[in-house]
Formats: sequence, structure tokens, C-alpha cells
Amino acid sequence: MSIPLPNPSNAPSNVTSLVDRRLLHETVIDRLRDLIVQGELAPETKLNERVLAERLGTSRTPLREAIKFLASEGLVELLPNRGAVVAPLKPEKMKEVFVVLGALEALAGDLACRNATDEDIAEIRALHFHMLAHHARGDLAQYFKYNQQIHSRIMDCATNATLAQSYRGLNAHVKRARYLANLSRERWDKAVHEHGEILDALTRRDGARLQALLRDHLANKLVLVMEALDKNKAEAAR
Amino acid sequence: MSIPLPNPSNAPSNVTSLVDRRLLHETVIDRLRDLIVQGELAPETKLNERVLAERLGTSRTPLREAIKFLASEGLVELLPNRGAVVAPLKPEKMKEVFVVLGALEALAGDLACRNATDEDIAEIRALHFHMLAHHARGDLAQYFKYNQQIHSRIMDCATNATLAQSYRGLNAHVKRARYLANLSRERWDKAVHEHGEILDALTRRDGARLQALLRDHLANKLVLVMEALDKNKAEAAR
DNA sequence: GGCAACACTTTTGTATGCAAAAATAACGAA
DNA sequence: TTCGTTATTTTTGCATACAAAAGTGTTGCC
Repeated sequence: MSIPLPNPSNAPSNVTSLVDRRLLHETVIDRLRDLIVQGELAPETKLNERVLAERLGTSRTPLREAIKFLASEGLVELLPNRGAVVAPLKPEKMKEVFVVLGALEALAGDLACRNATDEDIAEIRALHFHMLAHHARGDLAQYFKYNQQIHSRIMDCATNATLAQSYRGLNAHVKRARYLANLSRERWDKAVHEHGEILDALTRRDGARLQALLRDHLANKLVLVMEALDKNKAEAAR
Repeated sequence: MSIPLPNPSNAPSNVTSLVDRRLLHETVIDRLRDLIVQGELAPETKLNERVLAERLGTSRTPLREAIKFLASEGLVELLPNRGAVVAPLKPEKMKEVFVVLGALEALAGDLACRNATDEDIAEIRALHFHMLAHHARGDLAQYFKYNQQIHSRIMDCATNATLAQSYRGLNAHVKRARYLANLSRERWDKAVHEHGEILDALTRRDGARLQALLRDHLANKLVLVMEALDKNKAEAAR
């Protein structure tokens, strides 16, 4: 079955999609968010509408809608009559985000201890071991991936979509700092050890303990990010 | 459903601005958010772009941008190819929001106990007595106003803008349910009593206690909202 | 050189136009 | 009637056009 592409004539030479059921501005939202979170659009980059629209293969209208959406998420900042920029990565802001994220993860942990099924926990344990494997191998990228998945799963086990959405929004900020964090082996080992304790607490369904662990885990991560930001700043000044 | 509007003609008749530094789509965001939070645009109302744009005295473009922004806040829902509706007030969603709000307010309370100045607390005490006055007089609207202000102030004392923003976003949902909550005198008295305890804990800077109180306070409010929603639903079914 | 005033370019903000999708109305058959 | 089918209208989604603002460069003056 062939679906007629909506862009027969005036498509600006893009390779949009084969079966495009999605709305353009929604794909633009996701694409733009990725560019920002992955760091391809660095903090404080000015978002030139004409250039970006061309790069994403659309017109300015859906792009602007996407920018407004992401502005509400806090990933971009709107400058009246001067467009928009990728939200800066200020240390002060990072601290704030981590504090809130800590409360949200702690809540998720507590809820997860009550609501998770044994199968849920088994799956998280499986992810944990995958993560250990990549840690042993020294594969940081894969480690991060499974690390994120574990935290996401705990969040899912809380079965609170509102909580999950708030978490994702704030977590997007933090993810942007990830690529510049240069994890020492020592710190890395420590983080992995903490994950072991987290898994234990979840298995025992010890909500209070899990809350405390997740908060500490995040606090340690904040330290890493702050160091990285400082180093980054120092290099920029140099 | 006709709402009085200063600009019934579609001509952009410049009543808009004395000194109009603000951007149109930003005013539209605020205006639309108000309409939704105040309940003038009821939950699940379809947002017809042409009609709404005319009503707000603009074209569809800034309106659509505003809708995207509010969609990210969760106040409107986007239906692909079918526009947008005011986010429904589902009991399930309400429960979720209250749980997250509880965690955020608890965090704010804890931080406020550490960061508030004595003057901050004195101001909150003043607001508290204003609130008592309106309670004594039975003026629900003014009571609500000061109630909100107190909670806002506590949030401000936490001095965490990220936390405050997350709070405001979720609180907007709750505010929508406010107008249908029919507070019995008994419940009302109870809420006021809780506020007294909240003020006490803050004054003593007892963070742990304040956290617990705020959580309970919200839990009680949830009960009210749920009853109101049920009653509302029952009436709708009738 | 510095720098203010002006013209010119670029970019943003908003309105409008147009095609695809959805909603609705009109019609006819079981 | 009550469906299902098809024509018509409405509405949405995207592109584009145009005006206002911001940005840039140039000139002339000190």
C-alpha cells in the first residue's frame, strides 16, 4: 500500500520520511530537543529561524511552534524581538534542577517500592547487570544508556505519568551536561556501587532507604556536573 | 458561551497598547492560560483557532504558538490533525498532580525553613492573619487569594526558581478545580487550623514537621477536589 | 583614530493563502 | 427509520508574504 506523500511539488529537497503519519511540528519538537540535549546545539546558541528551518527541512512556522513548546520546557529561552537561544547551562540553575530532581526521584523510588511488580524489579535487575557489563568493559556511552534506563524504569514503576513528565523535563537539562562530565574511574566505581545499593533497597521494597539512596546518588552526580562545568568555564576563559 | 471582550471587531484597533513592549504571542499565552485556569474555557473545550484568534484579537499564528506553549505546560492537549482541547480534569490526573505537588511543597517547606529571613516569616504571618480575617468574614474568594499567596511565599522562600516554576505549572491544574470545590464550613475550619500549624512549624523552622504538614494539607485538599469532581460528574450524568 | 547619524541588510513577528484532513450534511438503499 | 456512502463545508497544518524591529556597515564629522 502506498501512501501519497504530502509534499509532491514544493518540498525543499528534504528526505523527510517514508510513511509520515506524524505531524511536522511534533517531529520538529523532538528533533530540536535532541539537538539541544545531545549538545549539537550548544548552550546559548542563537536559533536562527531561517537556517534552522532549512536544516530541519521545514518552514519557519512549525519550527517556531516547536521553539515555543521547548521554551515552556525550559530548554530554550525566548528573547522578545530577538528570537530564541538554547538555554544556558548555569551552575546555579544546575543546582536548582538537581534539588528538584532529587525530590522527584525520591518520590518515584518510594512509589516504586509500593507499586512495582516482581517482574518490574527483575527487569531492572537485568538492566543493572547489563550496566555492570558495560562498566567492566569501560564503555561509558553504553553505561550511560543503561544507567538512564534503570532510572527511567524506576520512574515508570511509580506509575505516575505526571511525575514522569516533570522528571523528563528536568532531566533533559541534566543530560545536556552529561557529555562534558569526564568521569574518573574512581567516581565511576562509586556510582556503580551506589546503583547496587539502590537495587537492593528496591528489591527489599524499602522505600525510605531507596529515597535516601536516590537523593545521595543525585547529589554525587551534581558534584560531578559542577566540577565539569567549572572546568569547562576555566577552559573557556583560558 | 459569550465572553465580554474589549475588542469585538477583528480590526487590530490598537486598543492593545499604551506602551506595548510585549509580544503578541506572549500576551496570548497569558490571556489563554487565564481563560483556562479561571474556568472560562471549561475542560475539554475544543479550541477553534479561527474563533479564538478573533476573540483574542489576533491571527491564528500567535495563537497556535501560544497553544503549543500551553500544551507543554499540560493545560491543553494536542490532537493531531484535530487541533487542541482544554486538558480534561480527570480524577486520576488530579491524584497524580497532588502527589507530585505534595513532594514539591514539602521540599519548598524544608528549604524555606533554612532560607527564609525573619522578615519573610513575619510577612507570611501577616498574610496568615489577613486570611483569618476573610475566613471569619466568610469571604471565600479573598480567603483563597491569601491562601494562595501564603503558599506562594513559602515557595519563594525556598529560593529555587526551578522548583517554583514546576510548582506553578502543576498548581495551575489544581486551580482549575478550585471553582467547583464547595467548601463546607467544617472542612474550611480544618484547613484554617492546618494553616496555623504550618505557620508554627515555619516559625520554629522545623523543616521535617513543615514537610509533613504541607503534605497532609495537600492530601486533605485532594479529598475536597475529588469529592467536587465526583459531584460534578454525577450532575453531568444526570 | 573615535563615534554619531544614516542607509541598508537581516531577522523576527504576524497575517494571510492554500492544500490536506476532519467534520458535517445530503442522499440512497436495506 | 438506520445505516453506509458520497459530496460539501469547515478546520487544521504548513508555507509564504509582508511589516517592524534589530543588526550591520558606511559615511562624515570631530
